[in-house]
Amino acid sequence: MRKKSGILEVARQAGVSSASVSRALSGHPAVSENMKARVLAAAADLGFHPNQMAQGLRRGRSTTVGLLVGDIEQGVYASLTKEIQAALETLGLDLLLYNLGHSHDRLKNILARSDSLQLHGIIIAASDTLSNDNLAVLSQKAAEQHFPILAIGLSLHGQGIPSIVYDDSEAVMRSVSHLIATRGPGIAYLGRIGGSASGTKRFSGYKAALAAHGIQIDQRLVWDAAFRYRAGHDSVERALDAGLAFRAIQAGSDELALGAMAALNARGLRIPEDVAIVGIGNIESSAYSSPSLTTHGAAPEAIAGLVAERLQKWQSNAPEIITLSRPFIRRASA
Amino acid sequence: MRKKSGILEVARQAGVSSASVSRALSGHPAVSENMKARVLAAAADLGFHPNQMAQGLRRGRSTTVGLLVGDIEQGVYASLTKEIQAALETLGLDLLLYNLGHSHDRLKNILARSDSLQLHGIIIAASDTLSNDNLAVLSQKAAEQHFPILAIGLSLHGQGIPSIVYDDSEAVMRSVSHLIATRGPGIAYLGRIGGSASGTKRFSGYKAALAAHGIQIDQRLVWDAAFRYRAGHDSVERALDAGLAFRAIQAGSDELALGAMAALNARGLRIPEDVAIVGIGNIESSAYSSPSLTTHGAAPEAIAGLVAERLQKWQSNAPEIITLSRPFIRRASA
DNA sequence: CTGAAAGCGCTTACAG
DNA sequence: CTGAAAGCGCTTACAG
Repeated sequence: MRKKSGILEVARQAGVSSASVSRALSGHPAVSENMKARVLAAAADLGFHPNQMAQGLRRGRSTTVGLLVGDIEQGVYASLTKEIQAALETLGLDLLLYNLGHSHDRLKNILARSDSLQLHGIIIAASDTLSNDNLAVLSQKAAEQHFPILAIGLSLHGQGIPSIVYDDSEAVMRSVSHLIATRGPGIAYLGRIGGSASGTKRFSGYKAALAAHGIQIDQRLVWDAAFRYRAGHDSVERALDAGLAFRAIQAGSDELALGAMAALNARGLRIPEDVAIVGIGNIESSAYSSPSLTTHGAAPEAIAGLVAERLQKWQSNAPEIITLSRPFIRRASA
Repeated sequence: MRKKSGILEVARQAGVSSASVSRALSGHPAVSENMKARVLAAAADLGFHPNQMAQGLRRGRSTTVGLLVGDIEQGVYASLTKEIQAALETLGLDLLLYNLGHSHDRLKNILARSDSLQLHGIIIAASDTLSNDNLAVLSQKAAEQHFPILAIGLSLHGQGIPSIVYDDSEAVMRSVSHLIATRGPGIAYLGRIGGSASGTKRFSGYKAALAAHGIQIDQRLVWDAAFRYRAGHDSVERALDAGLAFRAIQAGSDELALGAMAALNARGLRIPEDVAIVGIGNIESSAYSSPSLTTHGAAPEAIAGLVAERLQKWQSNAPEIITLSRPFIRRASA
């Protein structure tokens, strides 16, 4: 039942100086085998864990990485968070989670506090377009090089921040082309367009596919809606109430697609016979809807791996932009 | 373009001592209005934010609260995390997230590190039964009173830890009684039983309902399965393959229920005509399945509020146990 | 009400 | 390879 085993206790027990304890424990090269063994034994014996506040103060850097996610209740962010936490854990880093929830002020506050928290790094995973304010702060922080900043899902390449994004435009272009090929024209787009970085890209894929097939865009079939279930559901109801005809829907997220499916089912429309539907994200439940949802996959584990690498050797981080390809996952809905 | 504005810079700019800056900024009572105004002005001018590492070291306590969740990919944990993060933010606290993922070792490691992190508090939200090892560590830490520990979803009352739980046993008893009343016997139970604190309670509600109606338990209708979609899906497939007859399913989570529904739909069974089904948790998607899922609600926001209160006045925390009642949400599936 | 000074627990030049 | 000493940026008794 020790009380406050600090580095001094370990030093005393091992009969060495606190400097040596520090070096032995932190893997400093110039430490004799004998010294290392004695220190390790003493540390283990006392159940010593270095005080991270003290380490952080001295080193000018904590071991916590701030992860700013757009919306933890969305499946893709939950999966990403899980994988990133696991990856950080293997690096001995802790995850400070902030849910942005589409609030620019929140992001601003967090960025302001990042200095005082002595963050080890910041990962920003969001789909919303950021405000100019925040973009300016981010690019300044990136230039200062105090700690690595990484973007996921949106490109902050213009701010000098390494970014990992999906080929959303190409992915949607592929699936919409598939829909056109199998259903003809009358393909609706459902999803946030303005204000969303990824939304803009996805919608551009839709436009490109229509253009490639010589189809004119019908604005009544473009439903700009937020990312969650209700938005998908309500958009479809509204379209149906308006008497609009459509043979397929490309949704900007699986949640939107699933919400849309609920509305279609409720109106007695058959999927995919009457209306085919494609999502994006491959959230866990998309494989268990009725019918199962055709969608574009994600790669949270791969992203977590890339993040971990860049967190380790960040001094040499080029402001690269890595584009991941989304696998097209064909299931029953389209 | 300041470079390293610390408390000394602020003191210089305000023409006072660093001690006064500290007091003025931390709301110490014995500070003159004049002093406070000058310090605040200087601090704002320099964009000063106190170094949390230094504060933490000096105060012996950080501003980060560790939240240990069972599985962030499950909707109920994602919602809880979101609400708790928001509540902590209003208290000026940050959220350190750890995903337990049903690993006892992980919990053990985190608890071991909690001292070195100088955590402001620990919130453990999980359904798994904890190992004796971990229970012992938890009760020791609770006794030490270095920081508040709170349990959500499982009772650690026996370890002297204030706990917030749902009345799962009563809730399931109510819904299963409803199922028996409307469908007769042949009600299956689907969900983790052994190894899960909440699972055990839920199953006990099932047993109680059957007993109250004089129905003998049919072990073939008790499907012990993990909490996610696949488990629910596969359990139903197995039961159907085995030729088992059942008129309704009480699932231990919405994910299980939704997975089960997928299997029933795939086999052409109608819900609720052939098989009625009830979940637990009221995850967002449960309102958008086809048919929509009857379930038991949760109260993440209320829980976050209770947590925030107890984090603030924890010195007076009695090792209470707060039981929240789950609202029965009737939708189309039962 | 305010300031000088000690100290929280580490790490890291600096000597040796 | 090892140790003595300074110092990271705050807070808090202690005097006044």
